[in-house]
Amino acid sequence: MKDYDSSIYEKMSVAVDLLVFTIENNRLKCLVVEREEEPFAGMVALPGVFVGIDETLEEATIRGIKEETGLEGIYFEQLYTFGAVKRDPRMRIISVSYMALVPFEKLKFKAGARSTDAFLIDVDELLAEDSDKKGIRNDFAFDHKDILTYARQRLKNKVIYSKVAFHLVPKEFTLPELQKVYEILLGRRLYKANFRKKIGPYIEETDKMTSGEAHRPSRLYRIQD
Amino acid sequence: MKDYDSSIYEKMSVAVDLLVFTIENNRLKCLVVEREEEPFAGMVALPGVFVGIDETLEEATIRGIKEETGLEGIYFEQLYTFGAVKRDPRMRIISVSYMALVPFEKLKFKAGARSTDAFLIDVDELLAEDSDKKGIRNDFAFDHKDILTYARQRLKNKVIYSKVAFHLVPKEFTLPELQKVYEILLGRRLYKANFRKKIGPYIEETDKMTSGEAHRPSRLYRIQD
DNA sequence: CGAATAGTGTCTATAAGACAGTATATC
DNA sequence: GATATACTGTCTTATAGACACTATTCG
Repeated sequence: MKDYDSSIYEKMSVAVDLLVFTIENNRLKCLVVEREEEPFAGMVALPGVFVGIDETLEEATIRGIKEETGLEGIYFEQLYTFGAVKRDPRMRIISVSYMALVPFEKLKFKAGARSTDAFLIDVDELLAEDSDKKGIRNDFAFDHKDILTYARQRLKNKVIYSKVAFHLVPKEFTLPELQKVYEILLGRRLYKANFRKKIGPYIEETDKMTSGEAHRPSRLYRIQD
Repeated sequence: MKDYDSSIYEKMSVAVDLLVFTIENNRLKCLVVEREEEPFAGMVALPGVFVGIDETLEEATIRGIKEETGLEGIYFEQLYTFGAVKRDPRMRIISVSYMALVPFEKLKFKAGARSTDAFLIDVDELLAEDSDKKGIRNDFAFDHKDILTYARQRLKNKVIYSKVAFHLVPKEFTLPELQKVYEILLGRRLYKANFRKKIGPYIEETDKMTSGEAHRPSRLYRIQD
């Protein structure tokens, strides 16, 4: 029991693993690193940090995001906690995963601001059934492919009933742009008239318009409140 | 970084805290214990176990449910991981919460099968704004009231789009009985005609009927597959 | 038969889905 | 004017909500 004989229970390391998602080039991308050390040297892994003894899970997440992207104040939420005994062959590590969403403009701006060689992978390409055969890089360290699969599903579910998609778009955005994000996360096309009806109550229009392209300009909107 | 200097990060205890829900007397109840030791001696707490170094989170959960209720094989799912630094004043403990659902008939049957003095509290009564003033027992140890609040909300959300409610009724159940569970979890009345339309595809009828009550008997159903 | 709850038919309101048309920029 | 994309109106279909009616047991 928790109260009486905690002494017989060995303590363990707790880490936060990060899934930093963005949309680049009309594709859902996730930030990963190539491992330099064993185990799984040379393989792809999610960035992660150990949780300090005087640090909350959220503080560790913020620190990890800062280290990895140079960014502060971006949206994140806890995903799931993975606790398989041998998920790290060296020692017992409990991994609390956090998913962060950032518009590509922000991420791009900070590229190179940090030391490690993080890069973006195409999530749906990689999770496709036949990604191995197509030569897509698919060599994940630890259980990180499972974590990515879980996160991808969560994103697909949440986009319908929440406003997560707004975190993948700049503060001011056009509706075709936002619709594209919804379509990418859902994996299917939407009708623009219906999309606008649905999204209408959550946005407010600005007086700005896009320009310079060889077609009708698009109005910029921002999130309501 | 996770890979290079893990040695500077102190390890910590990881516990699983359990929310065993059931419906008794047309009320949502949660299994709790009265703490015998400091800190928070005499206060109400969720049952919990430490996670062993060679034990997964799910194994610890199964063990905890067994210890606390005598039951095996009941439904549970991971809820959320709480990691505030001072949530336990003695030492750093990361708490992974799991929610279990069990029909009251099963729980009742095993009552007394275990050593501790666990009991059921009325969740909605306790979480009501004015529960203090009404003399409802409201003295939770640690952050366990937050965990309960979180679980209650999750249950309310999930009942709409999932089949969690089925885990709170026996294998064979009447539709009025199932509807009552939905109403309790949602906190509002439903129209029976509409409820039956919605639930219809997920159930199959048996040839059994209830009997002995001074009104029309009700057909027993079971979950499809 | 009265009381009590089980179960069904159907109308209405709202939201989702589909499609066709009009609008406005560049070249 | 040709092209390309932005934006709107409206019809259709599905689902949710509301209500009224019928059915069956016990005492």
